[in-house]
Amino acid sequence: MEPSKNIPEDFLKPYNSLEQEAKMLSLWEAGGYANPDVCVEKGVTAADAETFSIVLPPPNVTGTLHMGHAAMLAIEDILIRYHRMKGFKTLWLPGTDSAAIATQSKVEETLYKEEKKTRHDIGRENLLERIDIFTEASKAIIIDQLKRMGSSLDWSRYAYTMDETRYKAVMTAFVRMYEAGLIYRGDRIVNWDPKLQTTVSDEEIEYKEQTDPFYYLQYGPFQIATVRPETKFGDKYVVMHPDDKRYEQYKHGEVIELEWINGPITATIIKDKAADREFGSGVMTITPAHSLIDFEIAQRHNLDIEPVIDDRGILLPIAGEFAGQHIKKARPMIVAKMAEKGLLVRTDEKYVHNVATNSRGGGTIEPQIKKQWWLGVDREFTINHSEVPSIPLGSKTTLKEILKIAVESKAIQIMPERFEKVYFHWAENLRDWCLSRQLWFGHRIPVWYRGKEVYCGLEAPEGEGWEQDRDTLDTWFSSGLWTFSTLGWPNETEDLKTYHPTTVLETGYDILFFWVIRMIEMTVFHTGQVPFKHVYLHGLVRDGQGRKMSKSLGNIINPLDMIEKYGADATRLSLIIGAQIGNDLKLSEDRVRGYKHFANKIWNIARFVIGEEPILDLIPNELNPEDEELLREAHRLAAEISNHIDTFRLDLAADAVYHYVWHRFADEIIEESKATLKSDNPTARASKQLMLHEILIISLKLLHPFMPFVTEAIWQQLPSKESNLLMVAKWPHPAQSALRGEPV
RNA sequence: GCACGCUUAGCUCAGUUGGUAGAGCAUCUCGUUUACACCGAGAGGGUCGCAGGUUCAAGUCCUGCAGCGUGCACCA
Repeated sequence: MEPSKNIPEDFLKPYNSLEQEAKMLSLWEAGGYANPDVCVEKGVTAADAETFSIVLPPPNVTGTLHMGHAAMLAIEDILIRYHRMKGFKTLWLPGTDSAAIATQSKVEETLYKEEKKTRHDIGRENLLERIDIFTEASKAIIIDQLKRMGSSLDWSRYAYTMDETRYKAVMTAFVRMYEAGLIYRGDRIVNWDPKLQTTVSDEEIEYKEQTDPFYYLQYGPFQIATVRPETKFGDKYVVMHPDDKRYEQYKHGEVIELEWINGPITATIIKDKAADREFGSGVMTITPAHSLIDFEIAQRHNLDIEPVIDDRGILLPIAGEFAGQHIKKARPMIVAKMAEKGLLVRTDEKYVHNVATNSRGGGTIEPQIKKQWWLGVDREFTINHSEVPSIPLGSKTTLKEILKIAVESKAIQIMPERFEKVYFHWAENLRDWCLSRQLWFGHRIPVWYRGKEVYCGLEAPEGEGWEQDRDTLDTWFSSGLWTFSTLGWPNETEDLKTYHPTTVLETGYDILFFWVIRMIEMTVFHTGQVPFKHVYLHGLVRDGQGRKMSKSLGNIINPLDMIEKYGADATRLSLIIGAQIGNDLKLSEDRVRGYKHFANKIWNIARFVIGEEPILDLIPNELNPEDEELLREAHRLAAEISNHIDTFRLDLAADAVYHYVWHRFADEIIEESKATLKSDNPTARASKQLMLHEILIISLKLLHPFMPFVTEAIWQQLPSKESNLLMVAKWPHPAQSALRGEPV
């Protein structure tokens, strides 16, 4: 094969992504342009340029990169690179999350496996030390993986949820919300995980279908049903709907005597609308200490609330002869005794119902009454700073109201729009948030006790005998502060003034409730600003058949494998094209392979264009009308791409460049110019050369946000270029090309 | 149960105010010419889930239904 005249030696074929990507990464790192300060310093960005900022949703320190991360990184990096090239002062701030529950249970698991010890055997200090070692080691892995996707993150601003600045932010936030009366301590029913021995927030609960026997029991004159006979010892209230005709003769507050598990008891009739007339006999007994609904009924009627089961699932003395036993073991024995006493009417062996479990790898939730710290979402406070429309400074408001107004007023736009409905529904039904966790790893609650005294502050109070609360904060509390804690809050830093509110929050729709809502309420309270102007919710990455990727199905596609085999550019594109905002994406290896071919195609287009022997002295100032029209077409495409990105339709933008570069530029424009290039008309040849060169430049720029590696690698081969790195070249604009003064 | 989403070529999906159905992959045929076989030229393939309605005109708007998916709520 005859080599083309002008092709640089290392412009090898085919395109070797592995080799080039490593080179480009070090080139970018040396350039330092991911840091907006460097861009301003080196004159790439105007000092007073408009800002564009994104804070990376921090991956779990102990995790490894999965396709969901890869999609997130691709989307955010496209937005970032595009705006940087457009001249915005652009910041993409990286970070990692300590993920308290997940991390602590992982370390505890290892501890038990390797040394047969529990955290109580080694103590708090010791466990935290081990967690530290563990997180430090795995932090490096995840950071390296983030980089390999081509993410142009500003590592000089890296934040970790447990580092000093963030710790201070969390403490300050807690104290301020406590002082405003929003954070309070109270005995309420919580979701208790007996396995991990901690409370769990409502959002972290996952309902799982389970089949259990369903027991119909004779409770005096009534028939009641239950899957959990072991909770029934304390049941001394019998509830029915006030309008239920069948039970008209029973009056609210009436007392009846009946024989129960451990002997005769006195039961009180309660009429409450919570009883469903359609279900079973329409009558139920309640266990207020171990059921949210029962607890609410008890509160409405001011009833006694007696615990039956302890933290570990052991029956309390109220269970009589069964006290001290674990509920699982006691259940069949209790049923047997009831049957013996004639209290068991019948059993439905295969009753399907939903059981609450801790989605963070914990056990089955047992509701318990506990003294915990809470964030009150309906508590009124006076807002001290506000830039949010419809929330005037100094007005009285609540966190719930803030959530509503922030989105209603369009200060925050949620995309896709349909999630706004979900958001409002959720925000309206929000309950107080249980903040305290009985974990050791996390931000410790800044409250100290001495006898009946309670002190909340940043530092331990003066004097002897104070003891700090032993609990830590729910990990989402610190996450809620993320857009501003990462910028240095509570200090009034330059970064905070420049980059907050952030422009876009990009994350999976599955954590809308966990995270997005908390960020909004906490950010408006603390800074008076919304945390972000746009919420971009991406879908789940599924396998080729639309199934969730999971270990048990063995259908996980590992992004790092894809990078090794097909390159990061191909991996990125496969996650963008066809992925409309908010919709799940079906990803197969074939897709990724297809885009690898595209990377190679771009490489070859460049070889062809650059390989042309330039007739330098003959390059005209003006192109042939025909070539000029082709250039104008490219600029129309640039405008179209910009428009798609500005409206967050990255899928359409990517598809449009892909189609143009391959099927218009390569298949038609280049093919049709071959004849002219071979001819001996120097003016026509020069015009073609210039046109091809210009279109190549435009194509590289348009492709760069989507496929940063190949495009940068080609840019490095250009004989002359406007900037050393394509990463900071100017986004196509007609005035900057050979096309001057002509309307596009 | 309530809410939301999806249903368009074999597969994955576009189709922005209604105006003659589109792309990529896959399939088949042909082809080595200034880059690229990780390529090029061409072809076949769709009653746009079903049933109504509005309209001169519906993949697009309205109503109902079905299948699939997701979220929320749940029954003691």
